[in-house]
Amino acid sequence: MSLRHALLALLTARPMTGYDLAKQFDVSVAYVWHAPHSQIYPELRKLEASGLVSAESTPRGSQATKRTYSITEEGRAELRRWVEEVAPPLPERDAAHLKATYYEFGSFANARRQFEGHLAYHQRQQLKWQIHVAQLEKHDTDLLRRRLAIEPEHTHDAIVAYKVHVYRGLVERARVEVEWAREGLALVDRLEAAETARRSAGD
Amino acid sequence: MSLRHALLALLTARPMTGYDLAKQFDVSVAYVWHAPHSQIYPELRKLEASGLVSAESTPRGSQATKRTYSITEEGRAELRRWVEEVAPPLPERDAAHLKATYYEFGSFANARRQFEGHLAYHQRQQLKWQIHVAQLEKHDTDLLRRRLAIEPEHTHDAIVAYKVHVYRGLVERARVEVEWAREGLALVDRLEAAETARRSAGD
DNA sequence: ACAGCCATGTAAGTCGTTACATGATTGC
DNA sequence: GCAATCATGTAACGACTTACATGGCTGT
Repeated sequence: MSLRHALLALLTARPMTGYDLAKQFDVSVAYVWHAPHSQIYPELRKLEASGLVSAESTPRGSQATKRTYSITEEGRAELRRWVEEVAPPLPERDAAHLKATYYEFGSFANARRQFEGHLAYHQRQQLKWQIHVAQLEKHDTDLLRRRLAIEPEHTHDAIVAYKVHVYRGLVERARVEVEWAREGLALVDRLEAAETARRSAGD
Repeated sequence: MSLRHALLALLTARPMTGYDLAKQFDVSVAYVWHAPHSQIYPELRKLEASGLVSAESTPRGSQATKRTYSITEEGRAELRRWVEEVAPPLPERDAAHLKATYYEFGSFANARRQFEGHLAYHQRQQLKWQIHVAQLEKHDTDLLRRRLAIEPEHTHDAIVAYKVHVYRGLVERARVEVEWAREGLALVDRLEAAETARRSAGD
C-alpha cells in the first residue's frame, strides 16, 4: 500500500494532476517506488473516494477535463499515521541474485555478460542518485523548493536531511552492487583460467 | 517469471514434492526469492502441463496422494535459456527508503524506532547469510551435496563459487543497510539536539 | 489422545504490467 | 500541418497475499 502514501506525500508540496504525479514518479520518487500512470489514475480516484485528497475539475477543450488533486486534512493525518507505523519488511525478491546463483548452467561468456549488465546498470543508478543528492543539498528541485516555501523555516533542516540520507544510502547501495559485479567478473576470469588449465593438462 | 525457474533450479539437485520445495523456499532460496506454498503448488501443475517437470504420484492413506516432481530435459533446456537471457532490472520498490524520505511527518522518537527496526532486521539478515556462506564453503547443505554428487567433479568449483559470491554480496548489502541505519540514528540525534537548542534559545 | 510435522490444495482479493485508446494544447 | 507534450483513462492478464480447508503419519 505504498503507492497511495507516495501520492499523498507528493501532494504535500503542491496540488497536482495525475499527469504531474506520473512525471514525478519518473524523476524522483520512482527512484524508490515505481508506478505507471495506469496505476496512478485509478488510485487517485480511490483516494478521492476515501476523502484523503480532493479534486478540482477544469475543462480542457470541448470534451476533456483536467483534474487537479490536493491533499486534505484527513490525507495529512493518514500520512502521519503511515510514517509512525512500523511495517514488516517486504519478502526478498531479487531476480538478478537468484539467477547469479545458477550461472553454472550457462557459459563463462554469459556470466560475464550478466555481470557487465549489472555493473553498467548500477553505475548509472549511482550517478543518478549522486546527482539527486547534490540537487537536494542545493534545494535545487522544484518539489522541494515548494515544500520548503510552505513549511516553517526551523523544519527545513530535517526535511532536507532525511531525503539526503535516503539518497546517500542508495548511492552506497549502488556502489556495493558495482563492486559485487566487478568481483563477479574477476571470479569468472579465475574459473575460466582453471578450466583452460584443466583442459590442456587433460589433453 | 522467476518462481518457475527457481523451482526448476531446485529440482536439478533431486526430485522433490511441493512441500519439500516450499521448505527450501524457507531455508535457502527464500533468501533471494520468497514464495508461499499457495503459489508453489499451482505453479508445479503449470510446469507439468508444459512438460518442464514430470510428476510421480504415490498414494498416502486412503484419499491423499503425494506428487514427487522431477525436472525433464525440456526443463533443463528452459533453465539454460533463462540463465543466458539478459533480463531488464525490475523497477525499484523499496518501502523502507520511501518512508524514510518522509520521516519529517513523524516524531524524532519515531524516526529512531524505524531506524532501529531497520538495523535489527538487517543485522539478522547479515548473520543468516554469513552462516549460509560458511555452509556453502564447507558443502554443508543437503541440496548442494546432492547437486555435486550428480555433477562431474571439475564443475564443482564453479557451482559453489557462484553461490558463495551471491551470498557474500548479500552479506555486504546487509552491512551497508546496517551502516545506513546507524548513520540514520546519528542524524536523528543531531536534528533533535538542534531542535532542543533552538527551543531553549527561543524561550 | 494429542502434538507436530508431512502434504496438497482452493478462493478471494489486491497489486502491478502491458497494451490499447482518445483527445487537447503549444510551438514551429 | 505536424510533432511533442499535456492529459486521462480502460482492459486483460499475471503475480502475489492471506485466509480457509483437509487429511495422513509418527512418536509420546
